[in-house]
Amino acid sequence: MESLTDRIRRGDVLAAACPSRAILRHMTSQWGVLVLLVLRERTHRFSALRRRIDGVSERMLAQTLKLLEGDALVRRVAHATVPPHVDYSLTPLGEEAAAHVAQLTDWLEVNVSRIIGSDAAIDA
Amino acid sequence: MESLTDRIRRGDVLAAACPSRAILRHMTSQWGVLVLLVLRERTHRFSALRRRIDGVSERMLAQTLKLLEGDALVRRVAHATVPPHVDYSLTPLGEEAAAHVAQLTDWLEVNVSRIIGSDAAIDA
DNA sequence: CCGCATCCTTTAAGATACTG
DNA sequence: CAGTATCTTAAAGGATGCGG
Repeated sequence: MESLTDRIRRGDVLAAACPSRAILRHMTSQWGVLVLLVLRERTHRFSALRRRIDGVSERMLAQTLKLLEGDALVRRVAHATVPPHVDYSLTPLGEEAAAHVAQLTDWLEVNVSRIIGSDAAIDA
Repeated sequence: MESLTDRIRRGDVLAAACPSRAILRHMTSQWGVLVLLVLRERTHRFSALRRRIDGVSERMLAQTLKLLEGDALVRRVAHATVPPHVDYSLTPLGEEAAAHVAQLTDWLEVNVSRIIGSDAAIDA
């Protein structure tokens, strides 16, 4: 039987105390997913991200970006100009992560109709 | 310029009103991800899922399962026995979804060290 | 002006006792 | 055993302020 310490060392997302759990939460958070997706196309500034990601609040966008930056998935470059100009882009690590996220969303966008069409599909 | 209606018809996750947004939220929710992962191995009953997914509460597990069932990703089979016995498994659609989720978590488990090791990695 | 930080309200998550 | 009802706690959303 594998010990908890071993599972954490392995990066097991099923272990609550494993750091991978937190990173997974950031990446797959409601806005984290969309931020990664949008940054995958190109660098965006804060306000551009906000406009692109329909429904996100300034507060949540800022928080999400900070978390992803803390996980070394997103790079933040602030230009010391007036008015301020801050560019967000993916790190190499972030591009790998975002690629996986994009696979998921691509699959979803293609298959939404199968889900909505199914008789199990009840809204919630 | 593409209209909002067209984007929704296309399943665009960036459109807040698109059904794909809600499904994406369910799939990538904190517990949704882990439920899909665990069900990918095999059918589990409620209590087994609860034990396997470290940290999940009964309430959240029940809610997550209901949402995923509503999205036709999870199948719920209740046996009319005393004591009750309910089996949860993936639908074919759910297996496709779970496969993408697993790709993401597999990548993460392999690369956590790169993230934790990076100097950007601040916990939050 | 833009990119946040802060404050406050609203909503969702977590713990747990309880029922069919 | 597999949930639901209820209560408590934390996180999300909105409005506003402020420094660069």
